[in-house]
Amino acid sequence: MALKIEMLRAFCTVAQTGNLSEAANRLGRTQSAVSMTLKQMEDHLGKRLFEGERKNQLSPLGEQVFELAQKQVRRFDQTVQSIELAAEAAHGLLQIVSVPSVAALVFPPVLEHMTARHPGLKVELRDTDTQEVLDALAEGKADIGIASGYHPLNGVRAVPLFADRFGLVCATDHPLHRQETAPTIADVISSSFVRNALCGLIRNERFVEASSNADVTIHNTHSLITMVRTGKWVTVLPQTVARFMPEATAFRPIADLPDKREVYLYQRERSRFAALAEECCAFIQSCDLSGDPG
Amino acid sequence: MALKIEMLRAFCTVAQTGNLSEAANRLGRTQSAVSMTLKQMEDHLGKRLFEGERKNQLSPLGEQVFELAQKQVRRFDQTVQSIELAAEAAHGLLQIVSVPSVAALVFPPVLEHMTARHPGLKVELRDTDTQEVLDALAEGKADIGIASGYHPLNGVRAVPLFADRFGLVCATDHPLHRQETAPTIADVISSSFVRNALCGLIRNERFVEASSNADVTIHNTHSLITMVRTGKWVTVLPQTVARFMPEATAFRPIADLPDKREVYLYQRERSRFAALAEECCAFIQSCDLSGDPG
DNA sequence: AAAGCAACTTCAGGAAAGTTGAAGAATGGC
DNA sequence: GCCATTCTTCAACTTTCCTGAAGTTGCTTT
Repeated sequence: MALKIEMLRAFCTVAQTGNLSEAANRLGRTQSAVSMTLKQMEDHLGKRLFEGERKNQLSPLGEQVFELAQKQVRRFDQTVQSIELAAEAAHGLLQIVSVPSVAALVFPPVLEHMTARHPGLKVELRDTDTQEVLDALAEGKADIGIASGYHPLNGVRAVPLFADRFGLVCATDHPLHRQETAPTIADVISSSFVRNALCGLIRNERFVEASSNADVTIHNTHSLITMVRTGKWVTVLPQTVARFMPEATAFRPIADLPDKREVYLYQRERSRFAALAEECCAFIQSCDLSGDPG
Repeated sequence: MALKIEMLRAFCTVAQTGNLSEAANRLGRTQSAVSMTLKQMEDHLGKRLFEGERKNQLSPLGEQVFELAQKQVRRFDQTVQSIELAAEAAHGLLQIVSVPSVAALVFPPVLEHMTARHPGLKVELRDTDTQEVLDALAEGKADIGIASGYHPLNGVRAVPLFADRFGLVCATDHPLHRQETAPTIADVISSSFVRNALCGLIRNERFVEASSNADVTIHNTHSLITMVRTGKWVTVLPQTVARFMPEATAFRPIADLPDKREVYLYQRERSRFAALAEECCAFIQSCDLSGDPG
């Protein structure tokens, strides 16, 4: 039998839980059903997906399949959700996807503005990384996207939204915040520097080189803030992101790092409720988002 | 009943063919099976997907669902193919995705080099647009990718491969080729200019503005070449792409358009046959790809 | 207007796939 | 060596899916 979504889903669940009964539980099936599904899958592929007698160790092939399957399952579920959402929304639907840092800034006013003006309008807001924002636009899962950098995409209009200077983020009592002269790249890197996902956007050669052997990289913003608040660690972020940092942290430009993060607003050209998307984009552009009007 | 892949597939086929019997035929089902599947889907969503009595006109919702569903089905089939390929490949598997223009340049030597050195190695080569190259890398469907521009991606290493100047492509007997002085942006745009997908990579403000109201855009390279060969139309392409143009066409730098297309080599950091990917990347980098060593 | 036609829907029965609980086999901790 | 845990296998059962035949619907022919 051919591979099916439910087969992939079962496999992923087992791979994650590491045992059949727990997986069966999560899937709402019996253990034996899951066992048989898995056997079908292995038979079909002609190779084992697990090593050893139990299901707690993936084979190399299993690892690879797991990665593929998991992405596929997630994507499928998301598509289903999108389709169902689209079907429910009779009076209009606006799907907006953004990188988290801008989402926090944009979603509240957008939501207020659009729902007030359009009773019955359904709005879906989602935040993920730039890559997925672009995916969502390309696949028709989003009408409007906000992401870092310029990425030409068929059928999607891109306009610059704002630019945002990178700078040091550290605790207010950190030496680099207290010192009089603006810190340099060397200063920052030689402190206990934590890389983060947004650092990847900096093309500045000296920074790239200096930060390439940073020991710690944190992707989750919340954890990042926690680290910085201890006063022991510092990081580099765009200024608007730093706006959402708590009291005891501060943002400071870095003397020899003039780089900015360029944030673009993406808009699908063909969408079911084009007028709504148009209105929403106009509103987003009318907001003053830049924390750094220079 | 919940939405299933086979349901989406049936819907897409009907949407494409515009009638049930032809769709049933392609799906290897009877007409009535397809009819029932479609009914299930409409019942589930609570809305009609087609308008009128026949299945040849999608409703607005249908249009939207079609777009989502088709992408999902394609993606699913591709994932299945990847999984099956991975299972078959016992002695190594190398999945390489590239934008078409570089694919033509890179695939032949890579294939020769790698298969000669590794008997039993399976190689998968695919060409698509930059967006899908990045998707494939992000989803684990490719070990190595070649795409235009720099796009930071988690777990994927990016190194510049070569840069490639944009220039005029026209028939050899076109006035812009014959004239002594190098053509300018204004010259090119005021000729019968055909935009193409790669033009989107040019950030030069004057070019962007000038080309924004071009009447014709062609995405397919073959059609593009045909147009240029007539001698009536001209286009703008990177030099290496122009290398594959037939005899009667020529490439010429544009005086006030110094822009280059930057091509990057992407490499997944974790993959089942990491050593192979490593070797392959090294080989690709050792090739002299730039047609323009300046 | 009756017959013909093409596209689609509905229906009942049967085939295929998926599910279950119980019984059996393998493994590892104690 | 025994027991608990985990997984596989089996036969019966349920659900889902598919088919072929009959029934609608609306348009075209004569």
